[in-house]
Amino acid sequence: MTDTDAHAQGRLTITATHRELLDQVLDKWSLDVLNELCERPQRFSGLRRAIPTVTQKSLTATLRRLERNGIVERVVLGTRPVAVEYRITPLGKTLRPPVDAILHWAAEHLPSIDAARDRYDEEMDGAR
Amino acid sequence: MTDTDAHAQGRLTITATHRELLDQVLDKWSLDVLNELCERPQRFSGLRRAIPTVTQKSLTATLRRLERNGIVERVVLGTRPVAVEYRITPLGKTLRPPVDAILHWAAEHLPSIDAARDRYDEEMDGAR
DNA sequence: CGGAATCCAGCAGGATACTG
DNA sequence: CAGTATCCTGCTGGATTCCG
Repeated sequence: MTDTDAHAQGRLTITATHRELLDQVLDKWSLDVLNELCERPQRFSGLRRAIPTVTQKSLTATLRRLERNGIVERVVLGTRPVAVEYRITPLGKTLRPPVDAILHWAAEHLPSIDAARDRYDEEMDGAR
Repeated sequence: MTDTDAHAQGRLTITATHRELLDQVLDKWSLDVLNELCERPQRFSGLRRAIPTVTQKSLTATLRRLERNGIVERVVLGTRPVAVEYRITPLGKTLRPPVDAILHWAAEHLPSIDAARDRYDEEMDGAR
């Protein structure tokens, strides 16, 4: 049972490993960080400014996770006034097309989904 | 071709609405449910059997969420021995290609990521 | 500047029991 | 069969404080 067999059947296999990976890469702040670093390397404080709603703790955790997975790279630039730069890695860049596809889907179908939500909420409202 | 094609592609904007939507659609169990229902319509108990690790509560919540977003459809078949069937909607089907892209990415780059993790963990171990 | 450490509230999600 | 209703707990993630 190879991966290609699964594809030939039209069947996706979602292992625990897959899910764990996606959880790490697609979590709340990873997309924003990825988004920023794809544009240009940035420092910690720069990322905080670019993503104002993230806390320092969450940003740190996100960067560590992405670094551990080889998605971003941490580069220490100076030692006196400590400067650290974060960069996207080649592996990180490969993540862009699929993520773009998802974001594009979200943007494209948002109206339909909003409509579906309104329908659903109204139904439930009338039923109660 | 060029290394600055990211700039040429323009900027992704990730709004809170986008994130909320992705959280609802890409959460822990949604992918598995979507996966099952893309193959064939199924009943509640069938889904539980197909996804053994999901609890009844989480499965219910997942189905409700997907139903509210117009991704799946809930069809009551009988009333005596109550039978309910869940089906993927046309809107739900549009979700497949981007999700496939992500899963494909995960499968393809899992080795590189595992290697990156090993490297990272070993570095941190040595630093201690 | 670039974090680490701590405390704490909220809630997602599991286990269990009951129902139409 | 297809859920609802509670109870309970671990983990996430915010706020705050401190450090090289």
